[in-house]
Amino acid sequence: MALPFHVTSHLDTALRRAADPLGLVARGFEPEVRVADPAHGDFQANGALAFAKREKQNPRALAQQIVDGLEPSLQADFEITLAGPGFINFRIKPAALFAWLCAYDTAQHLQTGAASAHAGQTWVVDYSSPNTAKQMHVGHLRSAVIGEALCRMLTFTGAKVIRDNHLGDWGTQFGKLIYGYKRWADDAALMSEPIEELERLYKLGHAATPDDSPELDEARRELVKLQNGDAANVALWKQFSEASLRAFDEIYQRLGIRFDYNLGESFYNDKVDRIYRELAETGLAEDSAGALVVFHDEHPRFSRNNERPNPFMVRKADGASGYASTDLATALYRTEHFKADGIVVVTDFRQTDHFEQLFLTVKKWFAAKNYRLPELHHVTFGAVTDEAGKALKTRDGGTIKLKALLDEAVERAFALVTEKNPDLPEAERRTIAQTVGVGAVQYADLSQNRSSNYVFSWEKMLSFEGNTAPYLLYAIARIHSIFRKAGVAPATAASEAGATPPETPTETTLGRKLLKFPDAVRLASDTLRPHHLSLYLYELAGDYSSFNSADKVLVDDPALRARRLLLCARTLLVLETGLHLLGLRTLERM
RNA sequence: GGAUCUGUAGCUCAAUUGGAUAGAGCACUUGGCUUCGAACCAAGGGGUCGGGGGUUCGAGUCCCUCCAGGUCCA
Repeated sequence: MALPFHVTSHLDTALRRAADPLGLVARGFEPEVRVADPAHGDFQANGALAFAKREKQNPRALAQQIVDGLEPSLQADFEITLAGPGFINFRIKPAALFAWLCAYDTAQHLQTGAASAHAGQTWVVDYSSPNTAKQMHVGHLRSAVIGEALCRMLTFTGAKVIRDNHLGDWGTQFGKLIYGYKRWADDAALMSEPIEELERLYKLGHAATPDDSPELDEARRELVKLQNGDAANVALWKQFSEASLRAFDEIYQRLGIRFDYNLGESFYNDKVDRIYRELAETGLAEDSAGALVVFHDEHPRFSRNNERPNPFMVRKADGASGYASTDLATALYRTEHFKADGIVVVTDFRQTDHFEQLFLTVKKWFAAKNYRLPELHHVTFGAVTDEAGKALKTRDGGTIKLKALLDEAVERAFALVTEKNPDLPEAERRTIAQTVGVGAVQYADLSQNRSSNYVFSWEKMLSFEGNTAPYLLYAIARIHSIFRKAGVAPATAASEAGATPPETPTETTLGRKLLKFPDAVRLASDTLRPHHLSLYLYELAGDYSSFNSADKVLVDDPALRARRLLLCARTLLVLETGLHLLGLRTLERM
């Protein structure tokens, strides 16, 4: 009988059961089971230390008492030892590890094991969200890549995920754009390179409408016409949005992203009146010099008593709606229409204050109206800067376009695959280059803690050595190569007759690493930080590479061969599943 | 000015959220392909975790205070 998929949960339950008769659970004992340094064991429980400290007991003696109360079956599966001031270490025994490796043998079984975390829940993930009529640049990469990884991890852990691209498709910039369009539009360019042309027209429109000029008044009139539903301007605006979406989709396809909805700011344009009404009616919002604002007095930063008040501005004094009102309407729509249990918004850290105020307001408003409140998460990430810590610019002053970055990555990958494997047909080398190049760019983002600022360098984004996508893809390609040579499909190695528990040091290290996949997924999805999964996969690929060098798989001894093929099959399964969770594609040959 | 985030090896980053001897990659030095793919593996040097103080069995992580930088709000 194999251990459960989540071994840490299993140990947690067992430790609680042992601690309960001692009266510890009633007094707040938490086992605190974690993945351990392999030198100490596979898992460790630290809970006795914190508890003994609170209760002024001897931690080591307490840990011993708990261990004495553990069920005998646990002793059969693990070597259990005490260490230091009261750590309880668990080292899995070979037979138990083998049974676990045999049991979780397909992507479906892995997902079933992982799906308890968000089972039955609906999550709306708001990510990418570029402004229409502008090209995406490298700054837009993080939201798209991190958001997609989160979507896949949430799906894997049981949630129904709704991908919503909250486009910046409404605002004052359209006045200047229409102004420029009506004077200088180049229809041919609009057909062939629509976003580049729209950017050109916006720049011309902006330059031609300086402050306090009659030209600016004209641009404002264009905006008002659009907002009032003028047929010609609305048609133009639609044309701009559709052209933008088509261009975005090219990028999204390369990144493996497909949105379920593109509900941009314009979609909520007619939904803000209800927000004004309900916030006023519940007494949350108040009039302040003609504007409608919400204070949060319990937070010094957002209190009316702040020296410089910083209220949540729901409606400006001139009557215009801003991000606050559309974002409130968005939260309501996602709750009512999508029945969201969780909402995740992925943006850079500069919007922290805005979302803190937004969520505070939503919580009070929903409570007052008795609306069900979903979990609200603002997933932030650091800025993309150059080596000097400044916002990223290329030499000519423009930002690096996302399209150009991906093209460059693919080009370099093509050169490399051509150098390494000149005999592969060109078409296949092109396909490989797409996967390797784009994967390297995605992985460069996903392998780093999203909170840190992102120092952009071509060298780093396009590095193919070390903790990079190509390293992981290479491990996968080598495993596929072994199965090709063995003449069996990886899936059939699941039931490879005659396989036995891992024996050599490299086999054992690899097998024990595989056991921690559930913890890596859980940690990454609980914290909404994909880099925890990236790091795990990198370490797993490293353990595989060591095993691959030390232990030959295709040997004559059938038992040895079966044992190692089983490890290859499981490593392949976890690496492919894990990389797909991060949003990367994988290869059988590279 | 207020708020907020960041500071770890020469460089780029980790550290399971208070746990055991702070780990990787790049770069550098050395060794390994007649053996399943060397885009690899094995080994080595490199650290006052920005400075100082505090909390405790235990601090890169928490609290205070300086220093440097990013960002937001006027």
